[in-house]
Formats: sequence, structure tokens, C-alpha cells
Amino acid sequence: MKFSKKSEYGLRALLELTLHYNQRLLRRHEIGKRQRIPVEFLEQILLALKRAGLVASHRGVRGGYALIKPPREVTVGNVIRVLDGPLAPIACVSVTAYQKCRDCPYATKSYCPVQDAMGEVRDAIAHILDHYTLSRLARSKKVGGSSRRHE
Amino acid sequence: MKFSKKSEYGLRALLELTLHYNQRLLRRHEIGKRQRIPVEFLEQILLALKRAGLVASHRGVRGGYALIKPPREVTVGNVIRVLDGPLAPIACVSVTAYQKCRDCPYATKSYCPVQDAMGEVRDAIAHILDHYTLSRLARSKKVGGSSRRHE
DNA sequence: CTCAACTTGAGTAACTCAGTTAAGTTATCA
DNA sequence: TGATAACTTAACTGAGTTACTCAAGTTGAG
Repeated sequence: MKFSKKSEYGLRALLELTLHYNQRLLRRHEIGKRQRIPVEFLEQILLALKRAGLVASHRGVRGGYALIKPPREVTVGNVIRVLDGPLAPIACVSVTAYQKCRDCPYATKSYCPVQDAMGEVRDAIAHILDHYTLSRLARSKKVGGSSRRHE
Repeated sequence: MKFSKKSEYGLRALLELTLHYNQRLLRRHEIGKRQRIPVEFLEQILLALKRAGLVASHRGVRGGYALIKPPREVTVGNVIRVLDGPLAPIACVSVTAYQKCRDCPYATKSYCPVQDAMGEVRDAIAHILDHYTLSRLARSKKVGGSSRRHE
């Protein structure tokens, strides 16, 4: 039950692009240095985000990357689905990538206990991440309350 | 962002044991057949659950496995943490296995945007799974509402 | 004292993750 | 127009994980 580095780097890269939204292009090297992401790996990530229509790139000496959708309209859920695949913890409760379980004794029945529990989890994750926008991410400052939980 | 087969099988095995709680021992072969779990793999899972104090086993001809904690006191969260490790989607928001991010530019600061979002997710997952008990799992019948979502 | 069960550890094929390498293509500016 | 600094694309790799399988035990009821 983990998100990949790809998603984490992707979010941090988009955060950087959000901070310069409508201002200027950022070179991958610049993003990589500021967010401490290996540049060649970052490349792959930006490419995927480009194919998904979230960022655009310009080549040449004054080239670079820019966010092309308003930060308010891009959610963390969008980003993670592009880079990590569906949010659902098991395929049989996925909304975007449903797959029937093979070899599950409940697959042919009208209910499944595990599906029941996992469905709730999926809904909760999706509800949070599909409402968490890049602009909110960019606004986050000192945390108070439940984060920084150290233990 | 996936739970492993191990967790899924583990839950289904415990479900089977829940149905015979305080009644009789179940042989691994019996559990494996009814829940369609490869017996040798199931073995490993039951062993882990035994070490975690959830089940007990008897050897010999009339041996088998039994749940030793009341189904009402065992949660899906417990089980998944035993079989899959911490629930948190990234280590820096884990309550049970916190680890500082290496090489994150925010690691030394007093806030982190990604941590913020992921912390919410962790709390939501934990809240659901730490309240979902085996007895509830065993009671689940025909689903109505948000499950069986097919798409 | 045997046989059916559990116990333990080691092994493995397939896959995924987190990058790296290399060989391009484009666009700007001198 | 040509050097150069950027992006583009695909192939490759080493380490680790997943989902098992195999083999050689140990235990205890009958």
C-alpha cells in the first residue's frame, strides 16, 4: 500500500510549475535541482504528464516546461492516476479500471466481504485526492494538527 | 497503490476461521479449498498471523487452525499491517513506521505539501480499516449502494 | 509407531521500481 | 548556418518485491 516515487516526484515537479504558472518556462534541470529529483527520471515523468495533457514543453535554447491547466483544476488524484494507475487498493473495486477477480470464491456471487471493505477505502481515498488541487498544494504552509506525526 | 494478495488471502482465511470461531479447528487444506488459496502460500500467511497472536494451531492428525481473538476485536487494519506493513501511502506520514524522507527539499522545513495531502489519506484509510472488524466482514451480505461498482 | 497434520527455511520465476544510457530532434542566437 | 542548449524516445539495468513452490523436518492422536 504505497504510492511510488514517480507520483511523489511528479507532484513536487507540478508544484514547482504551479509556482510559475503563467509566468515562465522551467527547464527540467531547474526543476530537478530545486526539488532534488534525478533529471533523467524527471524527464520520464514530465513526458507522461505531457501525454496526459497537464504540461506543455518547448524545445530549444529557451525551452522548458509549463503547466497548461489552471492549478485549481488539476487534482492530486489526476496526477497519481496518470503516474501510478488507479487509486483502488484492489482491482475489483476500481471505478476507473475495474477487473473481475479470477479465482475468488465470491466472484460469482452477488456480494464479497473483502470488496465491501476495500470499496469504502477506495471511496475515501478518491474523495480526498480528487478534491485536493495543485493550488491548494502550493498554498500549504506550516502544518498544524494531524500531520508531521512522527512516531 | 495496491494491497497484496497476501492481505487479501489473509482476510479471506480469517473470514473462514471467523465462521467457525469457538466451534472447531480448520485444516489449512480446508481453508485453502474453500477460499481458493494455494495451500503452501496460505501456510506462510497463517504462520505470520500466528506470530502476530491472531490465530493458534494444533499439530497432529486432528490438528488445524483457529482464531483466538474474538472476531469483534480484530480489525482489517490489524490484519493488513501484519501482512502488508504500514497503511500509510508514504513513509513520512506513517504513524506506525515513520521515516524521514531523504533528499526531499522539505524534509528540513517545518512543512511539506505532499505530506499534507498524504497525511489526510493515511488518516482516512486508518479510520476505516481500524474500525472494520472481522465480525462485520463476516456479516456482510448482498451489497447495496457504493460497492459492486463495475466500470 | 505411523500417518496426517503443522513448521521452517530456502528457492525461484516473473514483475516492478527507480533510475541510467544513448542516440536522437528542435529551436534559438551569434 | 552552425553550434549549442534544450527537449524526445526507447532501450537497458540492478535491486528489490510478489506470489508462489519445494523439501526436509517436527508433533501428536490413535
